[in-house]
Amino acid sequence: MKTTTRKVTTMRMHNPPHPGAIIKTLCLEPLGVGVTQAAQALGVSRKTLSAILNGRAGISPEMAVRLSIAFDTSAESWLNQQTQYDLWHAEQRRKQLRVAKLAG
Amino acid sequence: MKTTTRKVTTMRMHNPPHPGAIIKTLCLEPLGVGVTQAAQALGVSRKTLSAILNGRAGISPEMAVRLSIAFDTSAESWLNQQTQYDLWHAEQRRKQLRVAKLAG
DNA sequence: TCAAGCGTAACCTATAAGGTTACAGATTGC
DNA sequence: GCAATCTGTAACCTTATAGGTTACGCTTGA
Repeated sequence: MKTTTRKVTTMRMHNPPHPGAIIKTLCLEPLGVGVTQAAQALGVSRKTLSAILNGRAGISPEMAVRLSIAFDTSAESWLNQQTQYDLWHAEQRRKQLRVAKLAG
Repeated sequence: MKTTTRKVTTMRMHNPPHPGAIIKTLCLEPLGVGVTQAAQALGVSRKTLSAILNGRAGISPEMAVRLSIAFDTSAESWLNQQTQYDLWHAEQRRKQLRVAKLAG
């Protein structure tokens, strides 16, 4: 079987899950809390939370703070997860960008 | 003289500079590169870069990748700086948010 | 069966990034 | 002095996204 060696340095490798999946499995399910109840606690609409949970919306800075309050977690960690997710998708288009080097 | 003790754990303390200031002082100035030239290299309009440098726009994921190419840096670091900046401002409104605790 | 929970479509607003064009103020070279 | 250049920015456009409300259809449990 043939294998291919690929560059690793600038690659993130594992398509990071959208943060919504983490909210669902690490926050809602362990507490037995549903979408409706969680949305009420967070102070957002059920639609807004549902969109996040299903990867159709990102975690805004304000939402990160809301999550940190409701689940006693770090707002920074939620926002960092979103950043990693966004960055991975942006890196997928790296080769399409026409950018000239100024240093390096 | 009287002093006041304040909570530190969840506080970021030093109003983080917007990433544009860092681009200017750490990338453009050392290279002697102007806004016009840098914008051309990055493949964006002069207006777009000027807005970032002067704190009137944030660094998008795509822009982070552009910066990483032009200045041979890490896209992640640029995006993390933006995240810290955004988070600090979101934290300033933490008390205004009506959120119920679900854990903790 | 019926209520509750969930996903989501349709429609609205507000904000943000990005573009082009154009103008005014500085700087610099001739 | 004068012209060229660089810069900030306003005006105006498009696109995308977060967030809201309302409403619909599906599933599931009492």
